[in-house]
Amino acid sequence: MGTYTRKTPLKIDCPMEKTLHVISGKWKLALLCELNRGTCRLKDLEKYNSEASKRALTKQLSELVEDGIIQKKDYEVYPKKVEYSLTARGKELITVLEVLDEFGKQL
Amino acid sequence: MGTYTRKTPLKIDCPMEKTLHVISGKWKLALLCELNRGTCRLKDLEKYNSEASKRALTKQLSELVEDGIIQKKDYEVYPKKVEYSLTARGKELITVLEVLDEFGKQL
DNA sequence: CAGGATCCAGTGCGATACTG
DNA sequence: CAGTATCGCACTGGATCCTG
Repeated sequence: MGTYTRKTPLKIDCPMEKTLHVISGKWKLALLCELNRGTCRLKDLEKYNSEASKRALTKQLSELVEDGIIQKKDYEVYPKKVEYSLTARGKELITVLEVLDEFGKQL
Repeated sequence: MGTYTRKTPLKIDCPMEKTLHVISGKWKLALLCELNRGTCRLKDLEKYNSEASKRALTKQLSELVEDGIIQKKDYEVYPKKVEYSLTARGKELITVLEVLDEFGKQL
């Protein structure tokens, strides 16, 4: 982790390792929490995470898209307008994050 | 990241980020699963994770100890004998990992 | 046997500049 | 405005050696 991916995978392809991989990334939790409040454009996410580089945000957003956690809606206009939002699977992931949150409170 | 720690922390000190940090590390999930089956000595954990370096294992074990997830029992004999086992908090963490595991199955 | 010290490689991310 | 390319650093973990 960074998160983080095991180079030599476990013998049993491990589901919890997959989940961990999906949410590992410096800004992913923050991005997911913000998208859980509602659809966002990149510039909004940049504003909320003013310390993050654009490079990191776009990279992590594209990973989340690949993993089916969030989706893009490209309006194909100029200047560009693209909106990000949680998928159904992404909303399920939020409930998982709430479990992490509960546990984290006692740490 | 790898897991992994955010250098510039979130404004709100985020519990789920803490939990994620505690379980982020190349061998931590595997270690926790093995310790969940029962008390282990370092040499056993090395055997189960034959591809892991001793350095990585001891470092991650010590982090888990620091975070109150596992505990050491040092028999203070020679040659050394030290046993690792889950704490009460560690056992609670296992239930969290089961949630990650469930979610991971649909990925 | 437990585990620390040193050196090295891979990589995630920040800063910045650029394009359509 | 969204997204990419380049450069450079810092951090994690691997390999190896050494100690009590």
